[in-house]
Amino acid sequence: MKRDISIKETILRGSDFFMPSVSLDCVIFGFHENELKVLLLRMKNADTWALPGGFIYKKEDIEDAATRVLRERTGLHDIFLRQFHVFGQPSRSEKKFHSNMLRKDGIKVNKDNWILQRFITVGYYALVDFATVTPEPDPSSVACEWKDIHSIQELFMDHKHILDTALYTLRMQLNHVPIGHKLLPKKFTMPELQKLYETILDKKLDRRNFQRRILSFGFIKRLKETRKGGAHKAPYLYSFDLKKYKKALEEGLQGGW
Amino acid sequence: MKRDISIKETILRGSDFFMPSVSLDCVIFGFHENELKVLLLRMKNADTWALPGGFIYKKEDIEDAATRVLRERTGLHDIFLRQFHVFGQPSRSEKKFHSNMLRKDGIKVNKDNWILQRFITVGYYALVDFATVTPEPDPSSVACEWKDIHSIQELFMDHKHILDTALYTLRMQLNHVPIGHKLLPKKFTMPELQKLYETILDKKLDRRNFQRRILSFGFIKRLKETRKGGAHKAPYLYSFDLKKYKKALEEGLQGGW
DNA sequence: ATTCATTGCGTCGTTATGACACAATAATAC
DNA sequence: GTATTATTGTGTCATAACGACGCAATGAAT
Repeated sequence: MKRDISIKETILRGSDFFMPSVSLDCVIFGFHENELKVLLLRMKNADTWALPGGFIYKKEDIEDAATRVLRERTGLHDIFLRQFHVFGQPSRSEKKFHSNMLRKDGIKVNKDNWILQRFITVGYYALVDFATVTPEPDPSSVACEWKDIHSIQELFMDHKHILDTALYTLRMQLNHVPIGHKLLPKKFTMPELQKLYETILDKKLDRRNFQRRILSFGFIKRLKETRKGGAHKAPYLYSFDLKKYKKALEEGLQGGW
Repeated sequence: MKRDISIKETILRGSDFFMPSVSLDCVIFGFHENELKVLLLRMKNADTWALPGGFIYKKEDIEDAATRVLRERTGLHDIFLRQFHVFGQPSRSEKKFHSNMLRKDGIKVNKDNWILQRFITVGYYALVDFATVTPEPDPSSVACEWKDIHSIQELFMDHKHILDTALYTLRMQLNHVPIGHKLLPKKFTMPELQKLYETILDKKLDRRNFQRRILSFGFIKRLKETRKGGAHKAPYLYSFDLKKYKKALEEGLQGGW
């Protein structure tokens, strides 16, 4: 698979190797300091942040294209990835906006250039371990950073809407998706796991009832170590029994939060 | 919006008014005689059944396109419709297969005709009241019929996979989707509602516990009438309190089945 | 009038859930 | 080095929810 094609090349010759009218965007979730984060790109020549996205090669599976984009932005392989929605309103592709950006970039395009056509975009969300990610801007960006979910007001095009939909979907699929295993490091404490659930659900949970319920599922084992260093009593570390976790998620965790 | 464009016109000139490389397919669910049904088309010149589908006009919202396809096949307006997945494997568009079908149809196309390009398709599922539907074949079909979910072995292209995914999604979203209101007539009996759940879940439920749980939600009212005519004791008729039903679905019905 | 499958309306014991109490612990303040 | 303090580990208790099941009422068929 080709990589690192220049912007200019992409825009002028993209129609030779990319599917027309279809793109994809990724909402990459991470968890750090008790906050749910999303990986965003700071765009060149536009005063906004955007979701990492890309195009699909003519013979490439969309899923593979998403994996490729994820790998390029995070350096990670084997990412948990899920398609959640297609955004297809005609109004989402604004020609003027695009041509302006391209002009600032010093690229002249014809009125009928493929990039100015109407695009639909396939939304994917990913769950990654914050600590192991190396954010990497793409050729059309000047920065790639984690942003707190709550701090995000406005994004490029309809990306805020895409983000909101991703978050809504994540909440809906909470009992079928390995948030704990994918968003936390291998070893974690019970309060950390609880905070993760609280952050995603945007809701406080009772500490003791949470622990009872999580443990009753049977896919979390307590280790002999504790997490020293923090003030106050040192909490135990836990890890997932991946086999049992996977099986439980297939059926869906029972009960609501 | 244009309608009833001939097949030939669509294939030869389609690229003038349709989006390239994107189509949509609809899985239309109905419920009749205690069976979950899907509306299928019998294709001309191919010995298979297919899901109703279509293309998207260049300035048409995909959602509107799906509504249009639904209206054309069922005669219904105001259909419950939900996008559930995009199918984007390159292998799903098989050029040879298509050109063969077209040849039988007496239509000659260039090798680079838009219809022979790779297509991705957006899947929608719909819930409709069986009794009020008038199945209507499209120009490329010879029949449009309801088929029992369990009787479907093989379909056109990857449509069986699309159908299976729709059914899986419906099961996942069961507690958030108005299956009762959309799939049943306005007045229905408790056994009918139970059969609906049993059919979708493919699982027997206890009659008395089902009734207790459904009624505890509070969005179903018992009417003064009973359904006479069947053998044995005449069951009461019920109907939905739509306001309460909608509210309960937004939160999601609590508990599993 | 009798039969019989189905419906309406319950009971009962077990399990799950929400609310809360109290002791143990580890860093920090004194 | 001892006291302080916020946090963690563990458990209780009343209530609600759930699964399994009993039995009488009904209404078409015999």
